[in-house]
Amino acid sequence: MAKDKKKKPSKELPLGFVDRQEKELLIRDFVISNIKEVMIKYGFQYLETPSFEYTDSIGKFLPDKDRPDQGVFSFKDENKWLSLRYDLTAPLARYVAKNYLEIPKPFKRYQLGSVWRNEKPGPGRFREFLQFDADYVGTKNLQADAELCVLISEILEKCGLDKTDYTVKISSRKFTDKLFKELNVTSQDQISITLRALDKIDRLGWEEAKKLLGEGRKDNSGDYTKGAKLKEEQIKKIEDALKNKLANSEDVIEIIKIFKTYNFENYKFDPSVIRGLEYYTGPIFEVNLNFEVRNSKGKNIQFGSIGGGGRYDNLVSNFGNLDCPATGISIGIDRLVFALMQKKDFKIKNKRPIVICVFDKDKIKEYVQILTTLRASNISSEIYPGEGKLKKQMEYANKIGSPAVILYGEDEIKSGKITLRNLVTGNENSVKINDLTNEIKKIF
RNA sequence: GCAGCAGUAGCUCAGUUGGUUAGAGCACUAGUUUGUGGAACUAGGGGUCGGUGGUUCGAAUCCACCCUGCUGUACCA
Repeated sequence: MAKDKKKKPSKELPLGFVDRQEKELLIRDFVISNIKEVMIKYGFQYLETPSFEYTDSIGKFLPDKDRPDQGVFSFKDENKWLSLRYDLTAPLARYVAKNYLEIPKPFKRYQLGSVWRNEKPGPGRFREFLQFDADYVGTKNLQADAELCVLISEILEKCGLDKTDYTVKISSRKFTDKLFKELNVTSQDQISITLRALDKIDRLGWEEAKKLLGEGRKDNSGDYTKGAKLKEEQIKKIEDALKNKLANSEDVIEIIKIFKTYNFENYKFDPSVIRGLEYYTGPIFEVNLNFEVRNSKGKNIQFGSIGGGGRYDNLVSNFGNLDCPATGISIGIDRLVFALMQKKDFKIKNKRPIVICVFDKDKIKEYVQILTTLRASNISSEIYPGEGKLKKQMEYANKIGSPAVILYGEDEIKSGKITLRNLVTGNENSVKINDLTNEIKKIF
């Protein structure tokens, strides 16, 4: 006897990973089909790169540690470290460097794929998520940057958002570089802390973020964050620069000019847009939603941006002596879907099958005949796949959301007619076999 | 990573001076209805009380550590 109680495997999922159900997947499919349509229209190539890359190829140079988990999932294969990609931009840079001579310049490609981040998940943020990424590689032309913003907004509107629902914010590294020069701030440490603080203005408000420019800030949980320790007058100048909202870096001015030619107006210059510190070199963009998003408990949450990007003129050259400027934008598809599900009441056409009830297993031939007829007319249908009484079959059909059930038992076979029960109204119709598909089409 | 709160059935939760065999609603299964779902009634199944260790005659309840979730915060290519 099995007296030694075996330890059962856990039915829980690893931290930050989720099962996704049909409703979400159908909306995701809808979003993806909109993306593909727009990308084809804008002339981008479709590309796919693998999930794993050599760790150093995607910008992680690992210290000699057993487990390189600085935000990425990694393992050692033979003697080389591999990592799951954490975005689609770094693999693109690797791809371009590898295929530099063959690809057209400029190179426009888009990609859809899962990325993985080994970090703390939050509302609508997981450790595995689907990302969309579009890039222009090999051009300094700022029309590329402008067009990325235009294209992203076309995608969002195709997905059902209004102009008031989202804003594309733009700024530039050049703007902050200039600012630091004026302020005479040269310490890399101070610059980093200041940039991070600016990035937080949206969330914390100016007054709180200001503390991070000075001594530091204690948050609600009691945690203390060290500040940039800037002088009063320096902070004042930053405040003025932010409040003026004057785009005085040439690249942003140029992009805004291009926006006008596209009649694109749903942008906002916002110097508090910072993005990652590592590789952006010029214009940066961020897409923000303007409506409230709730978590599973109905509470409003800080949702943050659903995507962003910018110019990274040095990334490709990391792989060699290639002078290859580039610019790109990404969207977190799952986060967009999470928000969309709350914003719009999607009428998803998930056609559930008509269920043909089984009265008598010996009559399977007749059932398959009906089934074949329905499927030939492209009507989603199935013979009840389980075993059990009619009641159980009805309960099944009800549960899966089937629009109707076909009853074909002894009585029907005798009279040569099929009973069609509409599960929404509860009405039953006796129909001739030849009329069945037409009757069913009326229900859909 | 740091901090606050939480974890009892598939789900939502009740259950304190620590005391027999741990409860409810919904869901599930079977029946009332041998060919009829979404209502009702009856019966039934289902829990290592997040985990491990400790205190105690006795722990869902007290203590320690850990895991997981939520919220904020830090980092985020």
